[in-house]
Parts: sequence; structure tokens; C-alpha cells
Amino acid sequence: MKKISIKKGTLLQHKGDVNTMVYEVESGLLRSFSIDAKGKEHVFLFAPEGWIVADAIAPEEASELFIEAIEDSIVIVKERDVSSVDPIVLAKRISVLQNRVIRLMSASAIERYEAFLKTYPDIVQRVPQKMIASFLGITPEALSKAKGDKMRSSIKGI
Amino acid sequence: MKKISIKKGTLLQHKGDVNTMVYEVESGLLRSFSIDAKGKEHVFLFAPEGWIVADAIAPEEASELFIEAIEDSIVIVKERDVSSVDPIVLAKRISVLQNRVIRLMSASAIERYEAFLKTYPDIVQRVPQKMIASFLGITPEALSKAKGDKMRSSIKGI
DNA sequence: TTGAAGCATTAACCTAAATTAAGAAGTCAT
DNA sequence: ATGACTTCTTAATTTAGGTTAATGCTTCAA
Repeated sequence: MKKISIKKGTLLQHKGDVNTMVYEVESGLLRSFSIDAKGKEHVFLFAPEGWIVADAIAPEEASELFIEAIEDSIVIVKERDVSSVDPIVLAKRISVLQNRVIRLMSASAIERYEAFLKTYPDIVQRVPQKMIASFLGITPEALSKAKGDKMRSSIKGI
Repeated sequence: MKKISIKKGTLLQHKGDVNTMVYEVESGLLRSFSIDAKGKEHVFLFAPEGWIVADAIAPEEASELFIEAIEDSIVIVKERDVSSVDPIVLAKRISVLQNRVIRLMSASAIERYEAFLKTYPDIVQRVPQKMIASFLGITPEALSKAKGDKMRSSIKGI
């Protein structure tokens, strides 16, 4: 367990790494993301101050995710020891993921964007639009259009 | 903790229920699903023999999910006590959900269907197509078409 | 300071999947 | 057995979002 200071753009973890760590964000902002078979990035999680990022894989498996600093950050690095983690913390993450799966299946891009704004109002200003789009599962162009449409319709009072 | 026998079609849990239980399937098949704001069902999980179904919510919260028997089933019903659950079991579920989120964002309907066939080959024959479609996040019509296209292209050897 | 690269926006066009509708086949309760 | 449901399939049409491309802004390294 140690504390490290990392520059914006640094990759803390690559897909395929084994014996990965647990990263607790003291200051700054991290993201985890995957790269699919077509070479496209998909943001899985944003982790601001106080959040914990780690791959959910078994101890010896290769990681699925990349972890990157979006801002200069100070991060506490710990050994992974799943069996000692509070089950309640894990259950909460399951609940979050359950809701994300349901929302991906049932809500439109705009609806998911509005839900994101409500749930993570503090993160919106700190990350590029294209990463928010990626988190929502849409293209930056589609997000840009959705925001434009939303603005226009609210001006007209529709 | 008790063992119950339930008929196909029985609802074990409704959205909004509090003090929900943990259901361990001894025989038969359960599913959990949500109903969204537009009244549409979304299958969240299929649970055949040996699987456990439970809402991931905090003890006092209202449940998000319905749980229903797809076949006549025998189910062991236990009190929910998240803090006593093996963290490794929870971590595995997180891993499954992580992959599901990533696949929902990156794979097409047909790709998700093929992944489903590989991952749950035993379940495919036991549940109606429309529930598989619902699990994949597409309409029954789209799944039917995808299967037809797949068959046709494999005949032609494409 | 300036040029190159990355980012956001807009628009034209294209495609995957939703919607709607209709018909065939299976299941169920009476 | 018969009629009422439900499921599956197919097809026509529509729509949300993807792709491609052009334009103006930043940012940042040389």
C-alpha cells in the first residue's frame, strides 16, 4: 500500500495485466474503459475523489479494463484481496450495475444523458463530451445533437 | 429458511416489495425482470438449477425487480443478509455485470445473441424467444429476423 | 507564435432495429 | 373439440443513432 502522484493521461492499468491493484482516488479523476474488437473505447466508470477503481476479475485472471488518469491525481494503491472487502460495498456496486444494465436496455440516449446529469452533476464539467458519450454508449455526434435538440426544445417551451 | 414448490407463472417477488428474500433454485427455472416507465418488460436474469436470485438493494429499500417461475420449480427461500455473503461470490457477479454492460455498449443484437447461445446453451431451449430477446435488449421481431438472416447466410456459406 | 492535433458542432446520408400489422401454429380452459 | 390466447415469423414503414465529412475552437509543443 502506497500513495502515488500521477499526471493526466497516465495509464495505471492496461487490458491483459495480471495481479492488478485497487486504486483509491484521493484527489483528481480516473476513468476505467475497455477497447472492443472493433477498436472502440467504452468508458465503464468515472472515479472522482473518494472512489475506488478495480477490476472485478478473479485474482489470477487478466484484466479486461484500462485505467487512466483524466486529471492530475493522487491515488492510493492497494493489493487486491477480494475476500476481505466489505460485502455491503460490493452489493452496492452490483445495485449500480443492475440499474445501468436496465437503463441501457430501456432508455433512449437522451434519457440516459439526463439520468447521467442528475447522478453525476459534478463530473460533467470535468470530462470531455466524447467520454460522456462513450459512457452512455453513443457517439459524440449523437450526444452533441441530443444536447442541441434539448436546448432548442426548451427554448420553444416544448 | 424453507423449501417451497411453485407452479410455472408464479410471481415470487413484485417490484416495490420490501424485506425481500434470497431464492436458491433447486429445480426448475426462474427469471427476474423489470418493467420500465413505458410498461415494457426487461429480463435481467435467468436462474436455472443451482442459481441464486436476489435483489441487490439495501435491506430496507423497495425492490426494483419482479421474480417469476418460468417452469414449475422447487426453491429454497432464505433471509437476506448481505453482510454474511462470500465477497468472492459478489465479485463474480460484478464481473458478469461488467461484461454485460460492455457488451450492451459494443456489440450488435446478433453478436449479443451469439454470445448468449455460447454462454447459456442449456437455457435457450427452455425459455420463449421473446424472453431471450428481452434479455438481449431487443424486440422479439428483431431476434426472429436475426435468426432467419443467420440461417440463410450459413446456407449460402457466407 | 505558429502550426499540428484534438475536440465540439452541424449536416447529409446510411443502417440497425423499433413499430406496426398480419397470418400461421401452438397451448390452454372450458 | 372449440374458441380464445399467446407465440413466432415475415414484411412494410419509420426512427434513433451511426458514419462520414466539413468547419471553427482550443490546447500545446516546437
